[in-house]
Amino acid sequence: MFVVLVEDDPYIAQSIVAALDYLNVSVEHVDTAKAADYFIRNSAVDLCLLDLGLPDQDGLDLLNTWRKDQIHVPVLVLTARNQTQQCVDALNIGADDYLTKPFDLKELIARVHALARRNRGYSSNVLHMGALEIHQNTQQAHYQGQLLTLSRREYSLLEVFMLYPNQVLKTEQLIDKIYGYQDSIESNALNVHIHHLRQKIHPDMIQTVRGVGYMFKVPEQST
Amino acid sequence: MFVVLVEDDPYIAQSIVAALDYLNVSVEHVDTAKAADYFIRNSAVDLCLLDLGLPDQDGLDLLNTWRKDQIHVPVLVLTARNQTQQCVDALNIGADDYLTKPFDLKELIARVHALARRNRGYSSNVLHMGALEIHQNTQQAHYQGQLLTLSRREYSLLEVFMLYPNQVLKTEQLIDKIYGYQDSIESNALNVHIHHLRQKIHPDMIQTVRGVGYMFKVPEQST
DNA sequence: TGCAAAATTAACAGAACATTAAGGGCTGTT
DNA sequence: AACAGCCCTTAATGTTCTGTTAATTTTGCA
Repeated sequence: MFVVLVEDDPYIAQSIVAALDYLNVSVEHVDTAKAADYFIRNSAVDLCLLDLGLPDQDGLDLLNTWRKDQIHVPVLVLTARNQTQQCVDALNIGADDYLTKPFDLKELIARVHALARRNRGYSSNVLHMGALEIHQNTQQAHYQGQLLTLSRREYSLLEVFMLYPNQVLKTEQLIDKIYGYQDSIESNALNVHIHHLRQKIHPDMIQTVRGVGYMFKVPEQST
Repeated sequence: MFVVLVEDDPYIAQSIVAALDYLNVSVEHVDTAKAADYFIRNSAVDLCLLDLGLPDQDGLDLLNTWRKDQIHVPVLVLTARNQTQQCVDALNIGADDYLTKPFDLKELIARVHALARRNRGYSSNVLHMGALEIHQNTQQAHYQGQLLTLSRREYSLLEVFMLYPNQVLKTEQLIDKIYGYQDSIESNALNVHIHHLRQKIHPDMIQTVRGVGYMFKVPEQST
């Protein structure tokens, strides 16, 4: 998990970073709204811990901008005590939760976990392609509304194809995507999986490009 | 709506007050059983959020006294984690719902809404699903009219499934929901509970999604 | 036609899940 | 306080499903 901590008080920041390190969560600590904005827009951030009192911009403004730009990173707002109105505003703008300082680190950790899990679980990562549809978070695929029973490898293969449709994928590229860069296979396992996948979806969707690899092609008419 | 919040931890109290303010609910925050008792007996209270760990009296005693005195204010109990028995006791005494700390504010808000609605005469917290029916306030389940004898864990598992039917729930999500996101288990306890639950309801209702988790599925015809 | 690449098929090994049984803790009762 | 009973967890074992391999057949191209 990758967390961006936006906090200008170095002592508070340090203790939060330590707590998250302890959880083996990668943390990027920034102390300005500008830097925070950069990370949110350019990295795969799973969670943002946002202090509202920043030197260069109001945290609520920043959050507002993100939500307007359709950036739905889960945000946990950190506020000073007795700033109830701020909390309410934050929730209105689209924060997912908040904590008031000084807070218990255990509480923070619990909330971080909760938000991370929640987001991983429920965000709908659905890809469509003709009559095909895959749910990335649950690793399920539907063809013409019917649930396909795909094994793990078959699913990853289909996922790669759906991510790069209508283009030729080299054999080694496919292997890299499915097995990771370290594992390797000594056989024609890929061919076998291709074969199984073809049996489960329409066979013509996967075209073989002799000497190179495969291409995933979707019939024109549908969306 | 007028809510009495009985909570001695000032930080927790503050965030709840803020959350309820956000709903335009009037909140009276007290931190002792004595003060809570005063408000309940002398004001038109619509809902009581009751923390069980109070300095001057056990929350359960307090609740018990109210119910004996025919005071039927809806009570939502707030307990510390891992105090499941407390929750069960509270429900037995006559609490209407409970939440374990630390809880998600959105969840709190949802429950407050639900209780407010219920008190106005609308839906009780009974969930139906085909021939299955669970009563969230008594933690009882019926299948085809027959009362099922489910243990605590079996019930929670079934409740989670009924709250999220027809969708894949990952193993870790299930564990989170059943154990809270702090506890962890080192074994296949979840599998065992799944197995027991399957024996008590129709086995096909719980489908395993290999490598991911489980899905609760209800036969087509019913709703 | 011959060769290389891919498809097909079947078998084995290992992983994931199901099942079962035993031990310990908690609850309620006597 | 001791006992009994239930429930939860753990761990060992059984079963089913998957992934890889390799042997064999088919296809495409020179």
